[in-house]
Amino acid sequence: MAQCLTCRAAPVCIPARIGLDDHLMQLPTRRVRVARDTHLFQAGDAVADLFYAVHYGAIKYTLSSVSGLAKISAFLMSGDMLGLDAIGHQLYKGSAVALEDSEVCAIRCSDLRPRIMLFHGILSKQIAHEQYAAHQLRNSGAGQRLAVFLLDLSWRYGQRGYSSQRFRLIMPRQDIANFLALTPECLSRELSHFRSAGLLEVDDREVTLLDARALRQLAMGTAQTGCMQDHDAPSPVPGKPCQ
Amino acid sequence: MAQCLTCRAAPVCIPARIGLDDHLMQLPTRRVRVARDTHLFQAGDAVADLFYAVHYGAIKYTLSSVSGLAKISAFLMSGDMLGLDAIGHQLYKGSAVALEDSEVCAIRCSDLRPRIMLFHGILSKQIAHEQYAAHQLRNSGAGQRLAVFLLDLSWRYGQRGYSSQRFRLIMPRQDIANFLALTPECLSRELSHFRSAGLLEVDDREVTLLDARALRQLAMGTAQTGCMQDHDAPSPVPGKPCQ
DNA sequence: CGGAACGTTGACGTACATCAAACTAGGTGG
DNA sequence: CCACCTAGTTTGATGTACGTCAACGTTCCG
Repeated sequence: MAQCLTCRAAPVCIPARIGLDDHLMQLPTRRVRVARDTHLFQAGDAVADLFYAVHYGAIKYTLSSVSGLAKISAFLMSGDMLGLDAIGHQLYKGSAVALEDSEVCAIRCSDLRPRIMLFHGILSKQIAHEQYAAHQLRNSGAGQRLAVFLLDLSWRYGQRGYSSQRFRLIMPRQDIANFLALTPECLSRELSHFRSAGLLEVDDREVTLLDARALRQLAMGTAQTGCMQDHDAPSPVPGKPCQ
Repeated sequence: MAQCLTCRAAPVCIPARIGLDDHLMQLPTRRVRVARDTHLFQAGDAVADLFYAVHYGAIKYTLSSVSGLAKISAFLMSGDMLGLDAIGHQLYKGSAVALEDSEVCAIRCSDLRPRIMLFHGILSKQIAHEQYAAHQLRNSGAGQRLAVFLLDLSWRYGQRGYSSQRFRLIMPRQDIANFLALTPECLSRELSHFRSAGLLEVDDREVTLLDARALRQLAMGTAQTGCMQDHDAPSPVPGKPCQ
C-alpha cells in the first residue's frame, strides 16, 4: 500500500535500490512492530519468499554456533534489509532482536518480480557485502576494526540525514565488542586510546568524531599509530559500505 | 548446449541445485579454459548478468584491500559457483586464479529465468554461506579453523566421489595460511601438532585423516585438546557447508 | 541503603606473529 | 654426476596484541 512514497527511509531503502515507480507505489508491505529486546524472528523459524526492511528503530542480527553461543553479525537501521539469507533455506539461520522499539516492513519477493533483475542485484550485492565484511574483520587488529565500525556508523547516519560527526550508539559496549570479535575490556581500552589520541570523544553512548581523517587512515591500515600491519593484508576503508 | 547431462560435476552443480529438466538440458553454457596460474577474471573487470561454475580443476578467489594485498576468500572446485557477488555491481570485486589447469562454464543469469525462484535460492544460500564462513573464521583459534578447513575439504571430496579420508591439497601451504588468516609458520606448526596427536598424516600435499571424530570435536570447539574456548562463541561443525 | 548492569582500568597469561635459520625438493648449468 | 640456485616448508626463539581475571567506579532501580 503505497507506503514507500511517504516513508522517510525510502532514500536508503528498497525504492532507492530498485527505483521508485508505479509498481513500487503499490508494493504491498506489511508493517510489523518489534518492541525493544524482543525477537522479530529466531534461528530455526520457517520463512517463505519473504524478507524485511527496517522502517525505523534498530535491529541486531545474531548467528549462533552449535554450542549455542551467539555472535552479532550485523546491526540494521532504517532502510537496511534483513532475512535475505533465509529465503534460500526457507528458514532463518540467525535471530533478529530489536535494540530499541522498532518497526519493519515485510516484503514478499514475488512482489518484486517485475523488477526481478534488480532484485538479483540486491541479493548479489549482499553477497559482496558479506564477503567484504568478512575480509574486513579478518585482516585487521582491534583498533582498525573499531575505526572501520565507527566510520561505517558515521557514514550510515550521514546517509540518513543525521550528523555523521556526532551520534548516539544504539547498542551497549558488549554488543559492539561481540560484533567486532573483541572483549568488552579490549574495546574499552581502544576507545580510551582513541580518546587520548584526540580522535574522538565518548560520553557513555554519545560519540563525537574529532579527526575523521586519522580514523580513516587507521581503518585503511595505513596509519602510523601503533597499529598492527598485517604481513599480508590491511583492510579497505568504508565510505561506501554496500549494505 | 545440453552439456550438463553428460557433465561429471552435475551432481554437485547447477543441475543439482535447480533440478535437471528439459530446460536445463538446453542451458547454453560457454566453456572457458583457464591455465594454471592465470586469471579467469580480475578485480575491476566488467561483467553483466553472468557467473561461472567450475567444470573441472580448481580456482582460488581473492579479495584485495586498498593497500593492494590480497586475501583468499574461497577455494572453488568442480561444481562450485563463482562470481555471484559481481552481478549486482556489474564488476568483479576480486580476482579468480586457477590453481591448476581448469575449465569453467559461463552461465547467463537470464537463461535461468524459467527457474527464477530457485536462482533466488542459490543467491540467498550464498549469502548465508558467506555469513557462516565469516562467523566461522572469527570465532575460533588456529587449530579449530584448520580442522574446519580440512573437514570441509574432506566433505567436498567425498561429495564428488573421491575419498574423503585421503586427498591431495590442491593449494600450497601459503594459500591455506592466507585463507585461514594465519602465517605459514603457524599453519605448519598446527599441522605438526595434529600429526603428533595422531589426527592425521601429511606427506607434502597428501593428507590422510586418521581421526575424523576428534577433528570434528576440534572443529566444533568442544575438544579437550589445548584449544581456545572463546568466551562468547566457538564455531559450528561443517559436514554440510552450504556453498 | 543495597544490589545488579554496565563501563573502565590494571596485572598477567597465552595464542599467534615475527624473525631467523635449517631442511627439503625441483630446476639449471657445469 | 655434482655444485648451485630458488621456492616452499619446517622448526626454534622471542615479541606483542589481545584474552582473562580481578578490582573499582557509575548509573539505575528497588
